[in-house]
Amino acid sequence: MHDGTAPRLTPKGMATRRRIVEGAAEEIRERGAAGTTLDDIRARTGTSKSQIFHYFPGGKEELLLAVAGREAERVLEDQEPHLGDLTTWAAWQAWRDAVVRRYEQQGVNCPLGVLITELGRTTPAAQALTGQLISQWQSALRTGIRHMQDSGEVDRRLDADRTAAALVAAVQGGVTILMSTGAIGHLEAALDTTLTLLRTGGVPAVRPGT
Amino acid sequence: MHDGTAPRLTPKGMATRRRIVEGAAEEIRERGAAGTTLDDIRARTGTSKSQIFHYFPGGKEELLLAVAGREAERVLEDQEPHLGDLTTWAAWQAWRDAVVRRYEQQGVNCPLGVLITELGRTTPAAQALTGQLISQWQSALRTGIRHMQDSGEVDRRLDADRTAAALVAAVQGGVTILMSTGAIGHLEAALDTTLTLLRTGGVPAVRPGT
DNA sequence: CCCGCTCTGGACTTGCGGGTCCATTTTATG
DNA sequence: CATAAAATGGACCCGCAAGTCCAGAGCGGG
Repeated sequence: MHDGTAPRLTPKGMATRRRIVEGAAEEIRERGAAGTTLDDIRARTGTSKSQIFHYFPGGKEELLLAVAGREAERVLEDQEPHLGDLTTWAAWQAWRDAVVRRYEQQGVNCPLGVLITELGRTTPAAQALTGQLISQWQSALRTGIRHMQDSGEVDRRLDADRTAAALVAAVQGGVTILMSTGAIGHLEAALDTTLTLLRTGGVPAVRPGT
Repeated sequence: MHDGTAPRLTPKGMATRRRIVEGAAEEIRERGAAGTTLDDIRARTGTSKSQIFHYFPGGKEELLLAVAGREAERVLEDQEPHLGDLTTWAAWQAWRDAVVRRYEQQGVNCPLGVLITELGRTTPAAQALTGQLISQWQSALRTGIRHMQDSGEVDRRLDADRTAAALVAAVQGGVTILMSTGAIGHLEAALDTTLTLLRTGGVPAVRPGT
């Protein structure tokens, strides 16, 4: 999918490459993408400039993209115990708690948020990546909602996809606010509010006009 | 609040200062804060380097802060016809439409979003600023909700503040997603979902545990 | 009309950070 | 063990952009 020019890597090479991506990810989580320099990464990972360019010929941009991809995976992985099995209210609650707890812990350091906001707007490749992540996420939630509808726990008239979209946006918004002000309340409020709608099956999540 | 070292400005000086802030704001909306250089601003506003530092001795950071302040005002101003008078469902709908329309128009270029995400995390001053904006915004919405409760249009048991927080987060999340993927659907879904909750008065917007 | 202020222009300095290069060491393979 | 390819170290280059400086223009009040 992404190369052909790449020299094939030895085990050692793969390890180093991994180290670089991981280290870069940590650095970025702390300092932001813009505030992170190749030299910071080099120092943290105990590598040299040439290694970075050896494994990422495209330079910083390519590296950031790799990091973004890794972080996108993590976002879904971290919720995975729950995300794949949203079939009961308890499961939904557990998922909600997991999300809140996770961001509560890491506070300001939202890995994906950083990439999404600082890098996502600029390059089309990164944009595609975030687009895919959001779509996967939304899809998992939608599946969960449909499940609940099938088992009669959620009103059938509810637009599952749209509600899933609202949930994703709620999390994203809550996290953005958390990142910029440190308040976790908005994330909780947004999540709980949307979940409440799910429970009460507030009639139509359907747009009026447009 | 912000100076004392400042030499008092003549009318001409104030005009120039304004020009710089406006120009910088436009530039940042297009290119992002990180991607905007003082020289870009200088060129666009037809000023010279020394002028920028004359009016903003603190350099780029001080200028960005001024821009952020200006944009924060704009955000509220733009919604003001509606935000101050959320006393009927029609008004809420009008507000919702105004928000969606506005971001639909400007697409990727969310002035405040750019500042919030690129600058808000770094400097404490900017963080305070965004915090204040969010709090004002939330407060206006809360007032609106209380109004609706008083007139019996919204369930009294609803936590007005919490729901207002959810609304702010919904907008923020929708806009963030809009900025990083170009999709407006999430903003609409998040807004409509939360507003639907308001209408149906989905019982308790209250946290279960924690 | 003159003194001092603000205002302006733009050349210059400086540091930082991305990217290049090449010499050297290590690893894979026959 | 020989050789090629990959892995590594680190010095170096270069451009960009923030910030400095000073010389001069314009204006305002006494």
